[in-house]
Amino acid sequence: MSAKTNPSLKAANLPDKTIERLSQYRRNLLQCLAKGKQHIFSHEIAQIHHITPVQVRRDIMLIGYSGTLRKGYDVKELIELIGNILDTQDGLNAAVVGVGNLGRSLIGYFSGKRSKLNIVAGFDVNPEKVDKIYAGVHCYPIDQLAEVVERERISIAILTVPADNATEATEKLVMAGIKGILNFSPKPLNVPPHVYLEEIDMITSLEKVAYYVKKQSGAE
Amino acid sequence: MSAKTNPSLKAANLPDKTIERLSQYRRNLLQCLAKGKQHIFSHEIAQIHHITPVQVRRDIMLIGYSGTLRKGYDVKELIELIGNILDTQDGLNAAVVGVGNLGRSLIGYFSGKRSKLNIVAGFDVNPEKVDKIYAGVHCYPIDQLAEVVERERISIAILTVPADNATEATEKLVMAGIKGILNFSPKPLNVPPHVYLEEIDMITSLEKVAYYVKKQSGAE
DNA sequence: AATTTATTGTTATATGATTAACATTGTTAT
DNA sequence: ATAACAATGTTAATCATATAACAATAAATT
Ligand SMILES: NC(=O)c1ccc[n+]([C@@H]2O[C@H](COP(=O)([O-])OP(=O)(O)OC[C@H]3O[C@@H](n4cnc5c(N)ncnc54)[C@H](O)[C@@H]3O)[C@@H](O)[C@H]2O)c1
Ligand SMILES: NC(=O)c1ccc[n+]([C@@H]2O[C@H](COP(=O)([O-])OP(=O)(O)OC[C@H]3O[C@@H](n4cnc5c(N)ncnc54)[C@H](O)[C@@H]3O)[C@@H](O)[C@H]2O)c1
Repeated sequence: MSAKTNPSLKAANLPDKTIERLSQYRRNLLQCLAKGKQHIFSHEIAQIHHITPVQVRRDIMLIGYSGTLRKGYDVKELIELIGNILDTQDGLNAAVVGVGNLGRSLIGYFSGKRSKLNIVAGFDVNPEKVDKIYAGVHCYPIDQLAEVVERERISIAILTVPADNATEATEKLVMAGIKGILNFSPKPLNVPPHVYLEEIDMITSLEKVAYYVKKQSGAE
Repeated sequence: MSAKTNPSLKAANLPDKTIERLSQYRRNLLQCLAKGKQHIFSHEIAQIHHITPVQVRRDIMLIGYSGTLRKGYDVKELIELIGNILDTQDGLNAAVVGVGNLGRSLIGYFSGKRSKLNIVAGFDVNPEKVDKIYAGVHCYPIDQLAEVVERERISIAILTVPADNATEATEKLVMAGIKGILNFSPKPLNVPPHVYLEEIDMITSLEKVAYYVKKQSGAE
């Protein structure tokens, strides 16, 4: 067994932040590869992401990969190994729940772009949206959630319903067997431990910017 | 000087995570108030956000507020105090840079909804978008950035241009005197230390969900 | 009045993440 | 050959955050 490509035991429990960075490294490594760059140093990766080279080497160490001294890391191999960690063999299917302004924007952005993560359905309560196609994605009535989730093997929900409907929608998602939720609504959600929940809270992010702007301007 | 409402020295350096939670507490406290609830216990706040009561009390301690024993915190006072920390007296103005699908969605969502944080302009390079109004917000040509930023006292930019244009757009924003950037593009940006940068990386968030779903399903 | 209880406020500890220090080792230069 | 160098890989220290422990106390109960 080659030490070079064996995440095995260690990779079993990677730090959360390392996972985030791996996703980001990969995006930029793909660009490097497209430009014909075959090897890359830790300090180059670090520069792209505005972090320290040590951080990069540590992350790479944790996934059980080794670079070559004086030559750096093999871009292609590294991309592949990150893929082994982040992706499943056959890819996962996702659905957008709440095909409103944000939901449609997300469908347009993600649909058909990635081989290992595909948006295969939308769901909405609004009859005007139901059974229409958005960027190639069929919008189903929410009543058919369980049925379509099973048929289309959907494991991830992107939740973009109004805050007031988020709790109710989440319950349905859990019941339907969804395994992970990316929540865009500004409502704290409660899910059982076997469902992974990730939140994107744009309001808080914006208020945070405002706070630091205020702070920096030394005011009040 | 009342100890009850004096963040003074301590509040000068609140932990980043506390800032995030304060923003979230406030949102839900406002709802409580709307429902007529005048006092609230730390464990109630905790329950809403799925965190521990200790965490809540610690955050509240850090901002220099005190509750009443056996009665909890005064909802209105707490909201006000959080406002003192997060908001500026006169509010801050923001602009959406890149009035595409996501940018328009954000304009529609935020514009006119908040008194202390207002989207007052959009900017784009596309002549078809320039000088149109989106949800009451005027879209200016990007060439007028510096001028409009000064005139409208814009200190925050919400960056929603394509990844390939993000670096260039950021330089313009910094030049124009923007103080904080909320970046939605999946491109690592470089800003001088006096500009605060907050990133929302939806791709990474989604890949993270996929990773944990994969992990939980015990696969591969 | 004394005791119990429910709650806050604070200090101390543990956990997690980053950064620093340093040990290792091919490669290049002398 | 030997020394210097430029990189990686790992262990140790620091820093940030969350949790646990507990001290304080007003209110309720006896
Ligand atoms: N639009 C933004 O840019 C933005 C920014 C920050 C946060 N958000 C949050 O994202 C969410 C969506 O925002 P939006 O602007 O797209 O709202 P929207 O009103 O445009 O869309 C919401 C959609 O959800 C559907 N819906 C309602 N209840 C449902 C249910 N139970 N099941 C399925 N579908 C249901 C509605 O019919 C509608 O199509 C909200 O929670 C909002 O707070 C949006
Ligand atoms: N749409 C989504 O849901 C989504 C999801 C994840 C990430 N993102 C990111 O958000 C950004 C915007 O996505 P989108 O789908 O809205 O793209 P879009 O193409 O719909 O909009 C981009 C807008 O930016 C304008 N633009 C280009 N260069 C500019 C410049 N230099 N200055 C000002 N304006 C400029 C374009 O004219 C266009 O109107 C992208 O970086 C994308 O990667 C979007």
